[in-house]
Amino acid sequence: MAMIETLKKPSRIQRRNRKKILDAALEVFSQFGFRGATLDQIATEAGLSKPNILYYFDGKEAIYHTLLQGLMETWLDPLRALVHDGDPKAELLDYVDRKLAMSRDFPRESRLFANEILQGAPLIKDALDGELKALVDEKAALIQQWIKEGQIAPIDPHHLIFSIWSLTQHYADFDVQVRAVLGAREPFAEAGSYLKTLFTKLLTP
Amino acid sequence: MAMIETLKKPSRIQRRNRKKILDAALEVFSQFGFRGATLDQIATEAGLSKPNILYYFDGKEAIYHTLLQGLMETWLDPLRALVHDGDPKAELLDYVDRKLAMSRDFPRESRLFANEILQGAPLIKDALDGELKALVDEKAALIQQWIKEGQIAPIDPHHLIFSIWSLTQHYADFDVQVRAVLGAREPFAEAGSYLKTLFTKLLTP
DNA sequence: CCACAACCTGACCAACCGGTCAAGAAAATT
DNA sequence: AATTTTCTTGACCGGTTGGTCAGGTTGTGG
Repeated sequence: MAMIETLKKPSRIQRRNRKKILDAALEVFSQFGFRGATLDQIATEAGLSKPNILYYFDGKEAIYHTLLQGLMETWLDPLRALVHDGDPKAELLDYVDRKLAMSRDFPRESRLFANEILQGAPLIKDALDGELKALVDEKAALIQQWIKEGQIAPIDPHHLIFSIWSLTQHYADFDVQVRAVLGAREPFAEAGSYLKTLFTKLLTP
Repeated sequence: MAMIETLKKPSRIQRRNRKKILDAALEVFSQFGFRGATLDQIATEAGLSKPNILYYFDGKEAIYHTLLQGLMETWLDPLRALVHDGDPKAELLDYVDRKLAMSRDFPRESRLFANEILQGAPLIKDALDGELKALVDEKAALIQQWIKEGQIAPIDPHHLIFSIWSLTQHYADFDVQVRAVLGAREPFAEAGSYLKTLFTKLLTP
């Protein structure tokens, strides 16, 4: 039996090696994109042989697919956590903080996502049109309500969300450029206070 | 003689075919990155045979290098145009406009650049550390002066520049995602007025 | 400690990769 | 028109790619 039945409970070895493979694949895919990455690279990075990797996954695309699918969930969690639960402005600033923290702590995930979108999102186009759009529309409606209530300044909710994504992920995706320009300065600490200022000014009515 | 002497003036055919190749390469490299792109793809896109492409360029890397070198110049032009020449706030808003227009009119160039940075900028690291940093530092000093004169609000100049890059290029690099979320709405027109609002609020003391 | 399943790998394969080359076709020069 | 230069390509090459497979090794439950 060449392939693992996902129905059965995975063994200890399976869990360990699948994790090793996915971690190695994240490293390689996030740097070179799907087409630029090779199984040999992933195998070396994972410390396993190439055939052994194909014992755990159906192929290169299956690894990439698994990685991206798992990523989509955790990537949208911060936005899901945006609810009507106190001060709207503080709520949105918290969302910015959470997203910036993700850029700082999971830059590879951010870059993998960026790579996929850059290439036209061949694998997650459906998720963008469906799941993502639905979630964003829902949160945009919430923001629109806050605006109507006069709790934050009147701005386009969709573009507000875009700007939060853009500004926070920039520090992960363009890390090399940011550090080249800043020299020895620490990007993320500065970005935190800068973005707080920016969004406070933007959201204050 | 296999290679073209750049010292001699290029013939009509040379100009036409080199342009065809660079245009095709821009299309392919911007979508798949350096490693993910193939010469066959570029050849097909250009409507030329693979050996013919290698008649005009020294190899895959030479095409990529030529493309990136030419891009760096035009990509920084809008920032170079940022000078002390009237109202600082209007000056900066104009810069935002110019950058957004570039994202709208040259999305492939933006994505090529993004791809290179994502992969750690292996080819233009030197340019980032040198030319780019110098230019940004110069303009940051200019912005700092405006702040000191009280003409714009006190914010970190470097991160201000980052946020302009980030917010404008996002609409080119993440075009698929933006359009998926917005549905039938036209991104760039909306982005124009949104960003004008954002930066006006940010820069007003 | 045995038997069976799970795990691992060296050797191999067809397809594709970037790049070469000799020789022909088209332009330009005379 | 002749000739030289520029341009173009089919056939080919060594290396790499994703993937297979038979058979060996390791772990595990009885």
